[in-house]
Amino acid sequence: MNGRPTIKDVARKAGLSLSTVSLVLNKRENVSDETRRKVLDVINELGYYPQRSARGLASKLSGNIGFVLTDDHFTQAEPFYTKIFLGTELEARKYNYYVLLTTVARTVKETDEIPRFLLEQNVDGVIIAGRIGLSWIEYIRRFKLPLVLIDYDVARHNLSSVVMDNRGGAQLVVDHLHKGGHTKIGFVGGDLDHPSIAERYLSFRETMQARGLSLNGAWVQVDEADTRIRDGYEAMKKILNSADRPTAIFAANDAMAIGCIRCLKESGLRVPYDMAVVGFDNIEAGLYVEPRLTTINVHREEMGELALRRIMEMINHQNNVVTKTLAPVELVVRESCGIKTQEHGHQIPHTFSKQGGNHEDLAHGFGTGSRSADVSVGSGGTEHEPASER
Amino acid sequence: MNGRPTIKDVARKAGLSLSTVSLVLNKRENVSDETRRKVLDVINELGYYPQRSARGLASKLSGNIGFVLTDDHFTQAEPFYTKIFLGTELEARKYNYYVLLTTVARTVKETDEIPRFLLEQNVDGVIIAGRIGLSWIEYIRRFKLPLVLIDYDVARHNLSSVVMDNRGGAQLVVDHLHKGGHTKIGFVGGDLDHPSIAERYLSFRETMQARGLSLNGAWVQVDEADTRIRDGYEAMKKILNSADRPTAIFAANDAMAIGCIRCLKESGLRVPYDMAVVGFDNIEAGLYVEPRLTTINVHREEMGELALRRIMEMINHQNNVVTKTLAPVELVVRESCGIKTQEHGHQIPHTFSKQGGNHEDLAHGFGTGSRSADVSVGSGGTEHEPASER
DNA sequence: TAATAGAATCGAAGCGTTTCGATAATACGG
DNA sequence: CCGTATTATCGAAACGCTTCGATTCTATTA
Repeated sequence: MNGRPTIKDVARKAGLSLSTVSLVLNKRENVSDETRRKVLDVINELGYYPQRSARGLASKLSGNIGFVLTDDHFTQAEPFYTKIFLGTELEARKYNYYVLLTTVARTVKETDEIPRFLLEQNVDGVIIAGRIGLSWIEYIRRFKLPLVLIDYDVARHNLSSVVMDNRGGAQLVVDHLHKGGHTKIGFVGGDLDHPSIAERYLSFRETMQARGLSLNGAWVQVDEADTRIRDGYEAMKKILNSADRPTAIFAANDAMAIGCIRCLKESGLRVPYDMAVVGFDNIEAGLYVEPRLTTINVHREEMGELALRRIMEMINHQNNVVTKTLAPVELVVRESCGIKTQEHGHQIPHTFSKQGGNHEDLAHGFGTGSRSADVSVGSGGTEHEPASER
Repeated sequence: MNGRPTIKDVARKAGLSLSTVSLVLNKRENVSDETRRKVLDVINELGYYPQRSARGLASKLSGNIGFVLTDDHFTQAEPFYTKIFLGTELEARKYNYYVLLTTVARTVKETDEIPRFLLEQNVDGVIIAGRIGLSWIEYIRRFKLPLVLIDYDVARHNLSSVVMDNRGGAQLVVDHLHKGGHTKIGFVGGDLDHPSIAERYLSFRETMQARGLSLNGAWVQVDEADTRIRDGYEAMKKILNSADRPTAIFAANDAMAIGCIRCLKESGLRVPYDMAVVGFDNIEAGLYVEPRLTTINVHREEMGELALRRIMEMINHQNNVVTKTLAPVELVVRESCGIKTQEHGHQIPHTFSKQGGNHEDLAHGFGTGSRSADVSVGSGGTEHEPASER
């Protein structure tokens, strides 16, 4: 009786057997309401809480999910994966699961760098977030655990994944610019190696064509080395060199969009008056650029949630159908696109939700809507505030 | 024999008893070298790995450490706590421990928001990082688990903590400015509520006096509402209003330093020529300000490491002496202080290590030194790069 | 050489659950 | 009113490890 009470104490005090108490704990059926109540009362009275390791041992389930991130992803300034993790963690609580976060180098090297939770059978499923070495994916697959990727996907591996609705986002951008009167739209893609960038690019092309807008080869730059500010800057330069110029630029991510803006300013062009610019990702830096960046917001936390739910499905129902889940995106209108309000004269917030799932299969948990309150829109708070004292 | 091998399989194959194998696993003494070798061979051959929950159940230790963070701390753009967590996680691996990261609201509210790992006896110790509601600290204390605070401290609670060497850092700043020829040094502190800010302030005063430099009340502004950019801006304004002006400003954190610079620029003053500015914390934004900020770098990951080691000590040796551990800091010289090189004509890197522990008790793990390679110093890479495509 | 101490190994109990097959209690249809 | 199906509860084994006290073996000492 010293230390915390155990299930045995509960059983004794309730005048029932261990197994019955266990049935109540696990919310199994075939327990009379009366018994259930009695057990719950005793549990409350004693302050009993089942012990993790004992459960794990008996049930063959650890109650943990492994969350794998490359270290560079985790420590980058933009808290993108941090938010995804948070979404996963919050959702995991509902299932009474823990999330074991571990970081790895980009590619598998030494044996002792392998996430121990795999070796110790300490997780019931694994989530991998972000671009990671294929060797890792292959390695982890061998453990035959439920596995879900977030914000990454490898076509030839047949894995479930949660990705943002890149195609939908690109469509939103083109349509917004189009409705704002632009017909000559350029694209800055950096390099197309990253699956998300490629998708945005393809959808850009498709949407342009679908809207009857012509593509000018000189306005589409997808040959840079990377997808950073510098690459956007260089790509913009090339576009400015073309004889005819577009009136708007869709950059495949915010970093490159910032590079575009920088280049335009240096060239003495005014954004958005001489050239409109729209990005993708809604990173913080987009708020500090002048003019502030119109972009596509991604529901980061929701991505983490969706992945966790998917994993739980796989764990509980052995549901191993491969799914691609699209996380919703939305347009965030700021000043860099030069399009003040919606054509109908709508007010703030200038956000349009785009429901994905245009060709992929079922999209779980879409449109909770409430989250859009998080999104910074239009007006207010111009000051740059990187961090107060912690 | 299906599924993973267990300790039983190892014992059988090695022709030894369970207990002997267990002794080897736990690196206990009183095992002959021959036996040890044989066991290890079999383990290797079978690919055996002890199972977590079974261990936990038998040993009464979960093998987990709880890491508590308030949600705002975790998701802020500056990856300060993220890095601390990473340090903890990496160090935990050495002890074969897992770190369970959970976030909480600033103050305790609903019961079901309590970190489950406490209730489920799923951690052997707890680390709390950053400023957090006292109610949380009090609540967690009741579980009688080893507890360490990082980057926060509450004098009246007698708790072990790991904090950066605020006093040492402030001293470095004053000395650097002094050696650079400044004698009229102002201080911008925002408000002194935060323990770290208060320490920096006190140490600033002490060092000034120790160096025989006089303090001018008009140059010391510690009455703002917060410690953000805006507060630095306002404080700077007041200082500029004084009849006599200082030639250098020490802002108690980088955010306020940035505010100071902004104000100075707007007033038509040039930094560092008309006024030198130095900050504290080495946040990323300090690299993107013009001129780039001279500041005090804090070894974030090391703070996490130190805390984990301390916790492990407490777990293993029941060593419950209360300790305050100081994490080392170093001066990072960039352009905002206007002091090009060290007086001896030293070259890059412009970093001076300051060993803390000036009055606090033992400081664990100081001066590993290797980490200073992480620190951005002096030259190179001017471009602002918030985030490439992930 | 007998007595003793120490080192190496072993057996068995125990950790706190879940789960499966058995049993007891209740309801139902004919 | 009895046999059967269904529901509620129970007992005991099992999960994979640690640990403690007991046992065996070897070396040391008087």
